[in-house]
Amino acid sequence: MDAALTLFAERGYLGTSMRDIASQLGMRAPSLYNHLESKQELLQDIMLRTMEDLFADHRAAIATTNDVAEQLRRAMEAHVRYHARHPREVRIGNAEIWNLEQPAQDRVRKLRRDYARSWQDVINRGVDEGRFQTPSPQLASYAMLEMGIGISLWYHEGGRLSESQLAYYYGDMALRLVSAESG
Amino acid sequence: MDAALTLFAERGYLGTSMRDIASQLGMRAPSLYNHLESKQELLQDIMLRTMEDLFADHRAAIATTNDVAEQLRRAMEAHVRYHARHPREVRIGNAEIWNLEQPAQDRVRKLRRDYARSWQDVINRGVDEGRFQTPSPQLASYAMLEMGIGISLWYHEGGRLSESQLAYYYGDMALRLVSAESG
DNA sequence: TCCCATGGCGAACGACCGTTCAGCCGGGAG
DNA sequence: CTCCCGGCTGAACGGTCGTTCGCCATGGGA
Repeated sequence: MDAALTLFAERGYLGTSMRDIASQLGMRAPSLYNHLESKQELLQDIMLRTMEDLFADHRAAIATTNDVAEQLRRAMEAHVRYHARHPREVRIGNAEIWNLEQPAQDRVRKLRRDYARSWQDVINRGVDEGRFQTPSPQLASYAMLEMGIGISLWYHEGGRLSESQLAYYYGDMALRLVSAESG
Repeated sequence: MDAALTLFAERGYLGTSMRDIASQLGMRAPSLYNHLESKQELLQDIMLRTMEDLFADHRAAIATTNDVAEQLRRAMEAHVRYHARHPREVRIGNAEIWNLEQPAQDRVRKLRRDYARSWQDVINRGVDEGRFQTPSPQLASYAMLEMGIGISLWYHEGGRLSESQLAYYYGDMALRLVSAESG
C-alpha cells in the first residue's frame, strides 16, 4: 500500500496510526480491515518484498559479466539505483527491523546476511585474483553497503545529479575502495 | 540517563515508555519526574550532546595537523572511534530526528549540516592542492560519513577487530576514496 | 424488481501512553 | 524526640492506539 509506504517512511511504523493511513486515502480506519489483516502485515509485506527485490537486482547485476571488477561496479550501480528509486522502502527497511514480529524479522535478517555475504564473495574473489587490494574485505563490503544506504536519505529525483551519474560515481568509489583498475 | 540511552537505542523513542525506563531503574514511572521535565527533554539532551561531542572530536582531530591528507585520515579515525564508542547515542541520533520537537530538531539539523560542511571543506582543499582526486567532493564526503555510521550497528567491544584497527582501516579507506597517497 | 455481496462507517472495546497529584516514608537537622 | 523535606508511590487523568462489530448504502446479477 503506497500510502503506508509514505507514512511509515516519514514518521516511522510506531509513529503512524491506522487512522493516519486511512485519512491519506479518504477513508476511516476500520475500512482498511476490508483489505488487510493487520498493521503488522503491512510492514512485513513491505520489508520482505523490498529485500527480495534488492537482492534480485543484485544477482541480475553480477550475472551480466565474469570480470570481477566489472561485477563489483555493476553491483554498486544496482545498489545505488535501487536506493535512489525506492528511498521510502529502504528507509523503512533500515529503521523498522525491531518492529517486525517473528518469524518475519528472522527472514529479513537472513536475507540481509545473504546479501552482505554475496558482496564479500565478490570482493574475496577479486582479492584472490590479484585484482583487488584491501586490508579487510569484510570492512570494505560493509563500507560499500553503507555508502548506498545514505543515498535514500538525501537523493531526490530532479536534483543536481541524475540517477545514472550517481550510479557511475558510486561504482567508481567502490573500485577505488579496493584499489582496482576499472574493468 | 544511561537507562534511557539503552532503551531508546534498542526499541526507539516511541517504542520505549516511561514505565520501561523506570523499571530498568527499579522504580515506577512517576518517580522519574522528580529528576526530569519530560520524556522529550531526555531525547533532546541525548541528541544535542551527542552531536556536539562528535563535532568537538572532529574539530580537535583536524586541528592537529596542516597536511590535508593527514587531516582527512584523522577526521575519519575520530569519526570511527566515536561511532564505535557510542553506538547507542549514534543510533538514536540517526533514527529519532523526526521525533525531536522544535526548536531542538532544527538545532540538531544545523549541527549535522555544519559537520558535513567541515568534511567537504577538507576534501575541497585536498582537491585544490592537487592531493585528492574525485569526481564529486560532495559525494565523497557523504560516502565517508555514511561508512562510519554503519559501524554503530555491528561493532562491539571485544570483537575480532580492535577499535584502533577499525580506525586505521577506515582512515585508509577514506584516503583511497579520494585516491590520496597517505600523508 | 428483488437479492445479496461488497465495502465503508460510527461506536465502542481494552490496552497502554505521558503526565499529575496527594500522600507516605525514612532520615538528617534542630 | 520532633519536624520537615526530598523522593518514591498508587491512583487516576485524558488521550490515542489497533482492532472488532453491527449497520447501512450501493450496485450488479438473476
